[in-house]
Amino acid sequence: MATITKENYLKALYFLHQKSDAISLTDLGKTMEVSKPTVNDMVKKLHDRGWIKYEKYKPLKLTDKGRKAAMQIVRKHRLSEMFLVQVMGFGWEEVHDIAEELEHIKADKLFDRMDELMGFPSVDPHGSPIPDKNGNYNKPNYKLLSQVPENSKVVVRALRDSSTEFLLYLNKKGLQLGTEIVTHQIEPFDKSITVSYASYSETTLSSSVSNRLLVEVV
Amino acid sequence: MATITKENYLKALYFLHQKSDAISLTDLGKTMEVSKPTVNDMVKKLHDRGWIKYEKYKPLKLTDKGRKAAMQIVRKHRLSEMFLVQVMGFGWEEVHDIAEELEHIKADKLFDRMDELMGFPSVDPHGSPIPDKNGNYNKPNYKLLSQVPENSKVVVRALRDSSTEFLLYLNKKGLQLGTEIVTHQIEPFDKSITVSYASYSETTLSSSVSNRLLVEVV
DNA sequence: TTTATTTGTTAGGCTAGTCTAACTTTTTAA
DNA sequence: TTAAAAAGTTAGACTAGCCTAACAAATAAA
Ligand SMILES: [Mn+2]
Ligand SMILES: [Mn+2]
Ligand SMILES: [Mn+2]
Ligand SMILES: [Mn+2]
Repeated sequence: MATITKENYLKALYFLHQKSDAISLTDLGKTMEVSKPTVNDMVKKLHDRGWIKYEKYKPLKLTDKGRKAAMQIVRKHRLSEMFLVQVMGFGWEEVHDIAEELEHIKADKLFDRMDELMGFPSVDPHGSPIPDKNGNYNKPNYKLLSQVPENSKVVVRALRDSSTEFLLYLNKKGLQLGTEIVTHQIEPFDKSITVSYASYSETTLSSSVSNRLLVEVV
Repeated sequence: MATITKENYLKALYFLHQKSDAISLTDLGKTMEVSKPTVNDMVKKLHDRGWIKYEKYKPLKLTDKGRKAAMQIVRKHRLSEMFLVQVMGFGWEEVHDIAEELEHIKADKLFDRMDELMGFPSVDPHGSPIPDKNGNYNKPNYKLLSQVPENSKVVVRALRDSSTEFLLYLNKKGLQLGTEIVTHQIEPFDKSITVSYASYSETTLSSSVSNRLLVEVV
């Protein structure tokens, strides 16, 4: 397929597409932490290979082919994370960095075997969907905990941020995927929310936290 | 540590050292499948980093530091192979190529966890020793099946060749690590050997095969 | 609707890793 | 012990991926 560098550009483009349909060179440069001339050069190469649509001074778009290529890397990343947690016993806060390396392994049979061994999981340890071999996945429409009304019962289904810092915070608070939460009051001043769940009969989560938790209303 | 390319040069140097104490630039070039100027350049870089002893027109030698670095890669390779077989259910003929990729993963905790999960195995699926974190391992002195006298009882302990072709041959013949073999006659003409073991009460192995099987006399 | 700011491009240069062609040393065989 | 062969080196060039400095185009502000 591509070099590790090009795979990382594709992945970055895929994630930038979640925010907007058209991507600026500058944004891609910021994400990849490289200069504008560097990204400009690279963009021409990605275009030559048919992964992106590119015209001088126009915004970038992944082609279908590019999106599919990106999804394969995301698939490998998420399968790896799930495998590291489920089979190898790592904590959900430890796996991202290892998966950043594993996602570039070419041997497809490694990932197919992981998949099979785990019984074809549909989400990774952080609740993000695992694309299938054709790059398809179903995007369930969860709500942010911050958008749920008072006195609702919800279940934590996914995270909008999988940084180690946030995951360690969740560990400390005893919050996991599947945790059932009941919302009480929302403080109008700072939008903090009082909730109860298994570990806590009454505790407050800041809006910064409730904005990162994706929940299903039950 | 090093780039993937440099890691592969170090590994090649380590394996060439098993044959001779001093390595020629030409041999290293052949192993790495690169031209002499390429290897000449690289050798200077490896020397600058203290991994090899190098003087113009003199043969190459790994330094202690270089040998240790090489052993870490071998360790990662063999742990990976063993993990792929024992935990993931791959056949011993499938794992080498995957391990060639996995050995370059930087995340040490991945390999430490594999090691732990398997109970600190001392050999890989082909009977090659797995170095510990300091690069040490014990080199048992097995005999080649071709060197064992007639009417001996031996156990297959390791392979001198782990190529897919040879492994597939062994699969077909029902030969594995641990197989107990009794030797009968050695044909003087071509040094082929008649043996019996679990799958066969009487079968002949060519010298090409008996030269690749490392056995322990019991 | 000019001017200022942001965004994108070009030119030129650097390292890592590779090559071929040509040359020099060392080794081997006459 | 000299000539041929092999091994090693140098010079110059190429791609991938990165950079800074300088400039051009597009967009936003005045
Ligand atoms: Mn991740
Ligand atoms: Mn994840
Ligand atoms: Mn191997
Ligand atoms: Mn092996």
